[in-house]
Amino acid sequence: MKFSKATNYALHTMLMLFTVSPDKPIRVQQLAESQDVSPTYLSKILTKLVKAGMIESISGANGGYRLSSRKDDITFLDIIHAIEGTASLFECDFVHGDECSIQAIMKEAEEKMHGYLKKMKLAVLAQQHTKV
Amino acid sequence: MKFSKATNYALHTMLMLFTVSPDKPIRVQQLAESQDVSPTYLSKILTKLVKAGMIESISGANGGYRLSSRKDDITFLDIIHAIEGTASLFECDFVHGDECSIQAIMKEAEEKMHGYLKKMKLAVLAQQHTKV
DNA sequence: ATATTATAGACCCTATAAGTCTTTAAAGGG
DNA sequence: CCCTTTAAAGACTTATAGGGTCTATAATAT
Repeated sequence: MKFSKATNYALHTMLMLFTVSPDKPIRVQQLAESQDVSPTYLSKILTKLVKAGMIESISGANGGYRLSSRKDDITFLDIIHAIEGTASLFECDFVHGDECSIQAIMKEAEEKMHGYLKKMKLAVLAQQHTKV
Repeated sequence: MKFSKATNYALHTMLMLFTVSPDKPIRVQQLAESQDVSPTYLSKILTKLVKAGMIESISGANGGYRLSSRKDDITFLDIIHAIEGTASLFECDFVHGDECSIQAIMKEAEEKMHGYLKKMKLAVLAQQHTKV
């Protein structure tokens, strides 16, 4: 199992929006070029972030994508969930009597990861980036 | 991204070996039946656990699989790594100047999960099972 | 010797990731 | 009002990995 490439594109794009220009919209063309990915494919990914309310899109000339007003709250987990979905990483389909104790442990393990990713805000990372 | 079904089979099989019979070998046939999976497929999975030194296999009549001598040390992470491999869940292929800060965070997140899975021993879970 | 067990490896099928292409909708500037 | 520029939507294709079968081989007990 692996995080998808789409998640990597999404994270990098978000960081780019923060560092390059938090307010003025940036065209997908430009965002795509710096990651060496096709604009149409990246736009598909970014549409998910729009639907999740993390960025806004502006059509037409001088349009593009820009961070939404709640930008400072956006966490790594938010982005990952927007792209990968929110289903558990581990699902036991077997029919045991009670809840599967293995699944309980796996769920808890996933929670440890989530707990960390929930604390990691893009805004903070972006700040460290521009500072250096 | 998801943990594979194979990982679920592996974890359940290990737990079964602990609870049913830690010493006497059990045929893959029996292990497979209780999980409703084909014996040939399960054997492929179990061979990975053999190679990882977690269980032993005995060919021939009255053969099967049984726990290895280091059984009490086996953790969830050991089993997961044996089945899924040990590659990172997140790999950033881009060529930034220095190490990718996004990847650094993702790696750390994975570490949180690993840290927990490393503490979880099958033997302990099995004990709780038989106790109840 | 024979029956019983695991191992190996070739093979297949399916679902999902990854990506392309084309059309449509929205917005701005003249 | 027209034209250009931008994103959105959706159909489609391709690549990869998961999940699984099948058959032949090796090991072992009786």
